[in-house]
Amino acid sequence: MTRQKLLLIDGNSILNRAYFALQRTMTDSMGRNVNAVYGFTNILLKVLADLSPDKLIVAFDERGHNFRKDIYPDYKANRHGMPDDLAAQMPILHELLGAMRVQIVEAPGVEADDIIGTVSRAFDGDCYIVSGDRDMLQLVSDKTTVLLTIKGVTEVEAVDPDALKERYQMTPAQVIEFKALRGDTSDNIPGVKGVGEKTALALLAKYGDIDTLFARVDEEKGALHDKLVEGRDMAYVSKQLATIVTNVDVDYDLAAANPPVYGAEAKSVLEQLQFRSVVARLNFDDSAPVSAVTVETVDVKTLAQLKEVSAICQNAAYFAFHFDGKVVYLSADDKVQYAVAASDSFLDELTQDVVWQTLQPLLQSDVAKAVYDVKSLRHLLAEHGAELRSVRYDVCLMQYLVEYRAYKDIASLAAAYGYEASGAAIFALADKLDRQLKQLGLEKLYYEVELPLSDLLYRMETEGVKVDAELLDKMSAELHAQLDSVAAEIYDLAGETFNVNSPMQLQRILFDKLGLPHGKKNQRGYSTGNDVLEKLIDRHPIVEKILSYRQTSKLLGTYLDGLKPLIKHGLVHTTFNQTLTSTGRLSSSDPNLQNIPVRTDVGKEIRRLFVSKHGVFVGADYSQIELRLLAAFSKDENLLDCFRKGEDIHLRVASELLGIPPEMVNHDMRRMAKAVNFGIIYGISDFGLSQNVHLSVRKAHEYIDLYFQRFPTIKAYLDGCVEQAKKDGYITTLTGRRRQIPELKSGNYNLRAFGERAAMNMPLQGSAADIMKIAMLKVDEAMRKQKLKSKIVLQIHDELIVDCYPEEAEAVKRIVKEQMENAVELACPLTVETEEGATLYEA
DNA sequence: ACACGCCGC
DNA sequence: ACGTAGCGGCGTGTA
Repeated sequence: MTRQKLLLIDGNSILNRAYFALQRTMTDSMGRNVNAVYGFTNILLKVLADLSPDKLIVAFDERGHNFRKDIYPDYKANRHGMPDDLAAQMPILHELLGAMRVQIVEAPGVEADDIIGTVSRAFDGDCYIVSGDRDMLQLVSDKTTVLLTIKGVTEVEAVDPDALKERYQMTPAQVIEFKALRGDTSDNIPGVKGVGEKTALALLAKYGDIDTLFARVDEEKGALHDKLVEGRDMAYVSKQLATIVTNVDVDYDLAAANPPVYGAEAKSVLEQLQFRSVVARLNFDDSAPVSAVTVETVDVKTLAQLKEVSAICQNAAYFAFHFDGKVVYLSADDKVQYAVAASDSFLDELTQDVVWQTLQPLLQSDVAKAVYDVKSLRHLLAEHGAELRSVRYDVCLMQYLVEYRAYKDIASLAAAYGYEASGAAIFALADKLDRQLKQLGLEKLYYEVELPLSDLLYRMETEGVKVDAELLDKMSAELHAQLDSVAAEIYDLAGETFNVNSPMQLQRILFDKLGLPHGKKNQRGYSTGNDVLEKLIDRHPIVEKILSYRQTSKLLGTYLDGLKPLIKHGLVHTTFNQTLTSTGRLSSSDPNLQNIPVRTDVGKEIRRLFVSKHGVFVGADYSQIELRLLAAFSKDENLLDCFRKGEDIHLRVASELLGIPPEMVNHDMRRMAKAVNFGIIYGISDFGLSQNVHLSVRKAHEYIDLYFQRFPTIKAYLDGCVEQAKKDGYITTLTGRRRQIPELKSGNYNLRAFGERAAMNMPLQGSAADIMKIAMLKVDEAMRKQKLKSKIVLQIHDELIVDCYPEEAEAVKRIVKEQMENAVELACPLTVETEEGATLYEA
């Protein structure tokens, strides 16, 4: 039988080497620096490929009572500790190794050297030790080779007894003797004062070891003799410090210490770390065990069991709760999940009623709960007459703040962290994500904004918005008739019938059959978009009809017939997605109540469908919030002055750009300035501006140059955003909310340019979203404190809609204005305008 | 599943 | 030289 090969990695040493070797920041999908983990991974893979070991163990130092400190209190006293940036990568490396099922060995107060010494001596076979620490050379033997890292990250030098003799003129035992004499500045091992490398080697060559040396110390003369006599005690202390202990008491399981498993979880973590080259060169086996933690699922079948489980949860610091509509999962640790399947049959002991009645006290208790997507869960529970209180960890919300990555459900999120069982996964994730929130400084945002907001959004969704179904039917009938007649006219003008809704067919009619000049191309031919058609309006009467058809068809399809199936008991209950956008905004769906038409007169009529439940809507919107944030962040005195005086910002910018007094600015000039202002918010480009205001790219470019010339502080601010994002890999908002912008590192010009625009836009759009969220909570709190029965029902990014009892309308207006305007402390004042009316049309 | 077109901020 | 304004949802056609 061939001898087994064991690979031992000095974890701290290699991570440390990797950190200093790769002095560039590498950010993962969460914005964490992972350069050292990357370097470590590369060394590990290289050595694994070279050696194909049968066994693998990674050893780490762990803080705790350390015997070397007892012998010599100054041991390692000169170490400044790891840079924070490196220390933060330690848990990340642990996570990765865990995902690869690599055995990690560590014990309090024990250094990695001693673990490696112990394991290597106990192992019956060939041992390979990877370290950057030359102390390790004392472990070299005919069965143990030390692989020392040299300069690069993936280069190692194999040292066996022959190499040691040849290159260092030492036996393994003499490595310790050498240190006893020479000391080691990095570990603060003193050695003999005044004896350096040369002298130490010469003495060892002559005497072999320090016992012999000191026995015959009188053979040395002069200063060296005195130094040796003087330093004798220190030499023995140093020897003890430098000696790797080969019999420490640590737990390890050689049988389970196998080479990495490249399964789904390893892949997921490597992807999360954005180690693309590593992912590319490994062959992942998706059938490899998915679960890092063996989770036992215990089926709860009797009432007595259910009560027992309930008691366990009741007495836990927190517990995880999950319900998929059929089965309830409870976990009070990450090893066991209890599954309660309520039966529909009254013959069974655990019927729906019994389960929910038994669980209700637990769910409503003060015990902290961990769940996935609390808002959806509460809607689902409401269907079963159950309520949930004291949710502390919503791992869906937490993950949204921590990581720039979307998991569509709990199963994929759990799998990414190595769990198959949802209940136990939620339990474990709560703890992991809580620590990550702390690390990233996002605790306040989670506990004070997002978590309480999820409760408010739940109530808004439940409250719903009333729809005038009768009016809806009437408008639908009218528009259907109108659509039919426009269609008839279009067919007449085209000389044939076709599907006007099909851009492909429309293309054929307009550009082939009627020979109209085509504009820009898209992937399927020539665009038939609004901007193209508008330019053709005078060329053929069909164009106007098509625009009219499109408008009617849109209103009909999306806002009338599309809305109808979503009406329940005269109400529509939108869903606010709190974990979707890259900037921190909410989104609304089923139906989307954040894009009800308002810009055209015809479209605006749709707003008459949405009527107040309680009597009157109060609408409140921030005026120019993003431009005000731009003023506040850039500290541009010109903009700040304008907003402080309550003047028209577009007029001011127009006057400034053109160098004329405000009263000379005409409508077109103001419109131009307004477009430039918007462009600034979006991360301006000359092309974008030119498209928007129908100017040449050259002219647009001139305007942008002029703007930055007149507002140099804004230019400096925007450049600063991009620079920061390039440096850190992410950019933040007022509350510290992060957005990763990996595109900034792309070699592709377009992607990079996109990243730059995103870096400029995020602080403005994202901070506006933050402020609105804070304001919503304050408005809600104030209304509840005053015992008002009016309810916030909609948020449309910079606007709030409250469904009011008429007698409360004035109080509500005061509250929304006050709370929205003072939601945060800012260098620039925020102003809010309010409106009211019985339907969304007026409000 | 994707592209297009279009509604909102 | 390149393709280009930020963030969404939804209906439709097409593959």
